[in-house]
Amino acid sequence: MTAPRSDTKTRILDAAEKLFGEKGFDATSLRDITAEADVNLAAVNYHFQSKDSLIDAAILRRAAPVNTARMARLEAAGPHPTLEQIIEAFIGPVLELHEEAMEMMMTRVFSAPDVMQRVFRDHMSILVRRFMDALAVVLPDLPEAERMWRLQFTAGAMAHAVTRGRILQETFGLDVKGRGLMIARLVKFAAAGFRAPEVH
Amino acid sequence: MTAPRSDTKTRILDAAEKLFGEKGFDATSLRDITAEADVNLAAVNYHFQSKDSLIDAAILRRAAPVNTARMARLEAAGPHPTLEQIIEAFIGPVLELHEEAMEMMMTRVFSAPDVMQRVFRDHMSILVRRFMDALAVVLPDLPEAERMWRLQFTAGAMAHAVTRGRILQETFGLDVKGRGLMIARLVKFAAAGFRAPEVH
DNA sequence: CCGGAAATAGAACATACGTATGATTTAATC
DNA sequence: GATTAAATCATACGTATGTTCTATTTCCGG
Repeated sequence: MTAPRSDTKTRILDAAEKLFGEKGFDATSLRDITAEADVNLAAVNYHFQSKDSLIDAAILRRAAPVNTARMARLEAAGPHPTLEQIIEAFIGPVLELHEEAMEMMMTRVFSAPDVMQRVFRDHMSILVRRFMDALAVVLPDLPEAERMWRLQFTAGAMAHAVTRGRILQETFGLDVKGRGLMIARLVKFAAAGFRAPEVH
Repeated sequence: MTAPRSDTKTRILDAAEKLFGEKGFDATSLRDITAEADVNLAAVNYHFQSKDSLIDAAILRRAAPVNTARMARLEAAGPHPTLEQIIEAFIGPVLELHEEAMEMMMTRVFSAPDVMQRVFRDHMSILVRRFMDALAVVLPDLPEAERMWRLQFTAGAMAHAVTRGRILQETFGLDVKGRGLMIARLVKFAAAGFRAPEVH
């Protein structure tokens, strides 16, 4: 039943996640991964069927927990969350949990249109709907279209900070390590954007 | 054999742009490009030095006009542009020029970290500095770090709307065709975000 | 019309990759 | 302790890639 040295699978996933985050998917070879994990090359095709399946497995391991954490944080804010609390619940878990893993996952999803559409349909759609409802309570006068666009603007700003954080730091000297401060800045920025008068 | 063509360089660029947008940089081989362009394989390494240089050239051909248009629009706003005018100059040309080509090119650039780093270092740095200076005039009390973050948030929201517009439309029913309205919405959202009190 | 430079052609090279194979070792069950 | 299936290992295969090399062809000023 129990496999001998069954942590091989986990070690491969950990190494893959690390290297995918550092170098990207195409630039990371299975030999890089097996060397990092101190595991035989064939182990990847044994435990996972192919490199693509390994990538999907690496994504899947981090995808669900983050979205459940966003939901949970929104619930934890009580029955009448403020605009700032809603935004923080939306972006906080993404920026806090597994920085490198999140970066690689989002980059991968965003660069594969078909995968992204499936992820949006299966996981993001209900999440967005839940947050849209919460926003409607605190912003009753904002039309739905405007509300959706501003939520997407917020998501875009967040994704930019996450997936391009390293380059922003190197190019513009931004401090991406102070995660809490970055979240506070994004929350403040987005909250002001949400409260702007609607466009006619 | 075949008649000589002086437009070989342009044909390679056209084919490269098409295939890069469809399949990505890594997944597009030089043989794919030369087949699409109906050109000899060695022509790529003759006219361009390497595949990386070809990628840079393909990007530069589209990026440069857009960036000059952004600069020009900022200048056209006069010596004392408003915050809204600055933001509009920053995002307008990106959303207006070459919609399909821009969408695919930005998507690929953003999903290829090494390529993106080159682009940022070579072309975005001065643009950002110029807009940062303009922003400093209309927002004299905003610390530089905060100003830079908010500019990046704006860039992220814009990139999200451009590169994921199709999926946002299909998933959430957003109207991405009304380009002018979208720009107006983003300008209003970002302007309010810029004017938010600073984070302590 | 000619001669040298620029451009194109075909072919080969070296290499890195994902995957498959067959032998060997490990760990649990009897 | 033998059996057995899962897991690990070393190795090789086939392929695709970017690049380079050396002819050959085209272009254009004289």
